[in-house]
Formats: sequence, structure tokens, C-alpha cells
Amino acid sequence: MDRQSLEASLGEATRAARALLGCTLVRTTPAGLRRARIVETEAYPAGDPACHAFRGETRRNRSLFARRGHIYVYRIHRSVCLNVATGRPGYGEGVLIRAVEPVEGVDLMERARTRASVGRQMPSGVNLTNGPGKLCQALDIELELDGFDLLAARDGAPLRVLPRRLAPPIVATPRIGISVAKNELLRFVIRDSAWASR
DNA sequence: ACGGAGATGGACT
DNA sequence: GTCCATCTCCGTT
Repeated sequence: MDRQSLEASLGEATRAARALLGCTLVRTTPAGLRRARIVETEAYPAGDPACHAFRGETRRNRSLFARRGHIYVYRIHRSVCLNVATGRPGYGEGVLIRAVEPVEGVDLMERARTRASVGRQMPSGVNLTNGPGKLCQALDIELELDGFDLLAARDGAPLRVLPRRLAPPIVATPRIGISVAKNELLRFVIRDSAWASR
């Protein structure tokens, strides 16, 4: 099977996970503006047992079934994770954003991470955003943003994604932290990025 | 009402 | 590598 038909069989999520690499997340809060480049993603296609939508739609995973571009934000232990839905309505699938590279508003990110890490070592450098929970802390992404439509967002919206100029070099690896479908190459990283999680 | 699981992060050995 | 903090949702009672 060639790569195109393989990706087609895995759904839109895989293409989107690659396409999001190099794009810029723009976060606007009363505190100011933060920008960060996406350097690591994971695809969770429809029909994948590791996908939160695998067992059908529930109140929690509702946003994964929304139209392409809606975000699915959920809590895991003490962390919050950010996903972008990629399917047509009724197809639960999406992309987990696993790491970003700070571009603007680093001071705000440091403050947000420090606030969320009271009593622990102050996060800095790559440690600011090199994990799915860390980037949500740094960008103040909370559960309230669950269901927000990224693609309808305009200038000044709480969260936007801006297209990249050039397609970056990409490395595919197995996904991290899951208990099923561990061997699928559905984690995508910008090659040699220092800002990836591992 | 209750128990368990979870796409994690941080501290520590 | 190991441990565990601490929360939400979900399936079952």
C-alpha cells in the first residue's frame, strides 16, 4: 500500500497532524499575546482504539466529533491537553498538539508555567512547552475553551492557528503514553527541533 | 453514589 | 527507570 492510500485509510487526522507542523498558534488573553510554532503532533484517526472517540460520542469527547477545526480540550490527571478535530461531523478524530516552540510572549508563558508549578522548580527554556500539558499551561488553555472553533476565529480571538509558509522536514514515530496501537507511526515531529518532547 | 482509568508532569533513585 | 499528586468523566450499582 502506498503512503497516500495508507493515509486515506487512516482518515483526515494523519494528514492534519502533518499539516499542522510549522503552523503558529496565537493565544490572546487580557494579559497579552502569545505565539508559538507547532513542532510535535499525534494523529488519532477515527477507528483507532487509542482515539478518545473510539467508543462513541460522550459528553466529554463531544468536540472530537465536531466539524474540522473545533478544539477538544480535556484533563488528564493534573494536566490539560489540546486537540484539534479533523473529521466531518460524526467522525470522531483529531490531532493532539504535543509540543510547541515559543515565538512571542515568552514572559507570559514563563509566568503561566510558574503559576501552575508553585513549589516546584521554575520552568524555562525548552521545558516551557515541550509536552502536551506544559504547552496548555504556558498558553493558559483551559477546559472552558473546549469546543471552540479555531477556523472561524478571527483577529483578536482567544485562540487562532496561522498557516505556515514552508512545509518543514518531518519525522514519524510511534505515539507516546498510550496503551494500545503503540506501534503505529502516528507521532510527527519537525526534524531536529529542540522543542519536541523527547 | 461509587470506583476506576487516564493521549501527564515533576521529583526522586 | 519509579512513584504519585489530584480531577473529570464514565460505566456500573
